[in-house]
Amino acid sequence: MIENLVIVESPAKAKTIERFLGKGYTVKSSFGHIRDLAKKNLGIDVEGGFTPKYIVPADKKKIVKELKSLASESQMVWLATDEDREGEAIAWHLFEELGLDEDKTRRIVFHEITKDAILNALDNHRHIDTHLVNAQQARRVLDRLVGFELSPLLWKKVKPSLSAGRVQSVAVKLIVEKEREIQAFTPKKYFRVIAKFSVPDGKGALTQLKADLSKRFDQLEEARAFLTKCQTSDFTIGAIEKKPMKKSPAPPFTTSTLQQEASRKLGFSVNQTMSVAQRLYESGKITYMRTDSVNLSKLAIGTAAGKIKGDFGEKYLKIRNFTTKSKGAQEAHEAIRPTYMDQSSVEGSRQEQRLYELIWKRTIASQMSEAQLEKTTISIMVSHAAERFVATGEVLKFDGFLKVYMESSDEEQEEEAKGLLPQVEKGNKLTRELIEATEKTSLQPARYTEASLVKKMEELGIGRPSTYAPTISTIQNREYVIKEDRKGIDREMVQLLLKGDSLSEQLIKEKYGYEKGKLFPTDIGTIVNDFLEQNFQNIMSFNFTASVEEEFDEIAKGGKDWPKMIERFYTPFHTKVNTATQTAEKSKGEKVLGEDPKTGKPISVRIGRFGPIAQIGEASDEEKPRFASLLKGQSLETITLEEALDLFRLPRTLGQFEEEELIIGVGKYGPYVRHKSKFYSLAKDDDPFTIELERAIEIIIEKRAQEENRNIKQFDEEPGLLILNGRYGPYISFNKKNYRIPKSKKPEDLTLEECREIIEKAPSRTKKK
DNA sequence: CAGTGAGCGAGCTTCCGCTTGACTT
Repeated sequence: MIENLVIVESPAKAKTIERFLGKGYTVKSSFGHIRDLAKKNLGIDVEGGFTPKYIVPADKKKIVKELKSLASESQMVWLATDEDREGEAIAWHLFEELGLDEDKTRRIVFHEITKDAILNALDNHRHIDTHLVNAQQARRVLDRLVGFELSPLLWKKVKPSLSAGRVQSVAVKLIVEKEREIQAFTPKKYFRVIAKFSVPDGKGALTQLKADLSKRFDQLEEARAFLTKCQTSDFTIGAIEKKPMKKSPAPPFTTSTLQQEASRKLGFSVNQTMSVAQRLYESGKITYMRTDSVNLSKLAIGTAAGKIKGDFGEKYLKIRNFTTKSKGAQEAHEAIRPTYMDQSSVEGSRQEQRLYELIWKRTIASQMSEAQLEKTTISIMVSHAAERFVATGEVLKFDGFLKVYMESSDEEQEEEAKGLLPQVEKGNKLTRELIEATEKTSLQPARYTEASLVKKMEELGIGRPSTYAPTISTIQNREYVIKEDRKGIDREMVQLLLKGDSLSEQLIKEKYGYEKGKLFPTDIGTIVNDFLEQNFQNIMSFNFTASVEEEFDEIAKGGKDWPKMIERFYTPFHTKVNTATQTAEKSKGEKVLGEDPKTGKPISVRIGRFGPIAQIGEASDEEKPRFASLLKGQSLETITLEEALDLFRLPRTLGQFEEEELIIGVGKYGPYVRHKSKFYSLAKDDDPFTIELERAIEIIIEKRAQEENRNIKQFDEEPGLLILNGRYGPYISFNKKNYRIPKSKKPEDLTLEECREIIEKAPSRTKKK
């Protein structure tokens, strides 16, 4: 017999709570939801008032069985799932599925895992909130209807196995729209003028004063005219302005902000961040990592305050309470923070340590004083021109929270060495060292990274902390979106330089359009997006989620009947699905680019059976059309006639090498050189259309050298056992299996016995499926 | 490893939000 059975959602949480409650309490976890809609026939009886058909998924059978038997021998069952829509629903599903007795069941909630909070919860038990459960059912049913009616439509009209949904389709839309914004963007040229002056520092030496011209010139001639005026001008200090400024710390981490900062500061993908955080959570080092709350428990603030006072002193302490501002936040948990605020570092993998330290710093900083700065602005007058130069400097008067942490930003800003400015006074004359006017262009809109997409989704109220990372994976797995680096192009910019008496003009090189780890839409992503936009504008609108959330809130308050709400949505939606099924054309992104100058036949692009292709001629022609796949980085939307024609120039013969032809082509795995029926991949920088014979031969020779290096060692007694050099370093190959070599051993010194030992000891990979 | 691009049709794909492992590379 069990006195009290407490059920929570997470096993790590269960362990902690069991420790707090001690004897008389058995704490178990449900591992999240235990029931879901059946997958067959929508899992919803649409005609019968949208009645959901719930089943226990195969992987949840075991846990349900266990909980059921524990519940049956318990005197009291406490449903302690999270206090939000999903948590309430989990409690209800448990109640139903475990066949609990109303008199022997209590619903309790807490927002923080502290002894006080839990004991307090036990004293304040209540019943399951049916209205809140209904709001969850409405959410679940709506998502199922949208997803399971739109996806099959895409299978028919675009391509099998595609998917659409309330969240993922809008995420893709953000990326498609951003790309179009960038395509439509025309950079504006301007000239930025900077000057370097020298000033006596009062000790007989000179220091430098760097200043920006307050005006930017649109034309080269204007900039030249200004510099010419400067040639004969005097430069005098005008106004000097000093302004005190304050900087405040950012709130503690939520899932979204943690993903953003880990991406900016540590270079983690959102998946990486979540799995490292999961390990920290499971080992008890941080609080729960899927949260939208910025709230800290009193206990945490208390220990943080102690740590700050102890480490930095009283004046660094400032207790703050942050409030959540994100749309649709449900705040079932605390912010993400260290479990023990006095531990500034932990043991574990390098990644765990780095993420932990980030969390610790952010949390501690959130309870620290503002930083105080003094901003100085000096204006410098030019005797023969109306424009002024401005020099700005920032001096830190009190570091405050900056002692431990500074939030990063997504915008790549121009480096501005803002430091102390030299002591000058109004009326001082300055000596001109140099003035330069450099051509710049306005920045195009920034593409999304995984983390900045999460930020945007959170702003729009789309998705939840538990789904940000999976959604980002889904849209990449469906190949709607691809995460890529793009190398920039070098472009030449004009620079005017005034130094001494000479005014010179030169061209300088600048990298433009370099991108790292950015999200690009694929052709399929674009086509699916346009198809959905055309037919289902309401679901694709950015405030669809926000407006249904309002209705869910009303249901939760008891002011609305959920099946009726669903019906009002579903009736017109289903009609649109039917109409599109019958009338919409197949969407292949087809586009005619022009004519082939040789044959006069039309050249078009579209999605083919194996991806985007260019095509000369039509299927109905007597002669079969010619096909060529688009290259990586090209898209149906932006490819030009010339680029499409180029595709048909491959494969091409470059010349002879070792008395055999050398052919350049593009295959499944990218551009290659073919020689003596062997293939050699081109490097990233090589262009298959322009590559020359010499370079192609170089590639072949390089590859041969690499292959020669492959064999490190082999043994006459055991010819099947090889020590090889691979992509990930040296390894042992034996019987078609590969074995890792311990770092302590030098591969070239290994004996046959040692190799056999390594093979023996290797963990056997007996897999069963 | 380095092509392909037709059509038929059976049987499958798919959503969002809660949770962790058990897998392979």
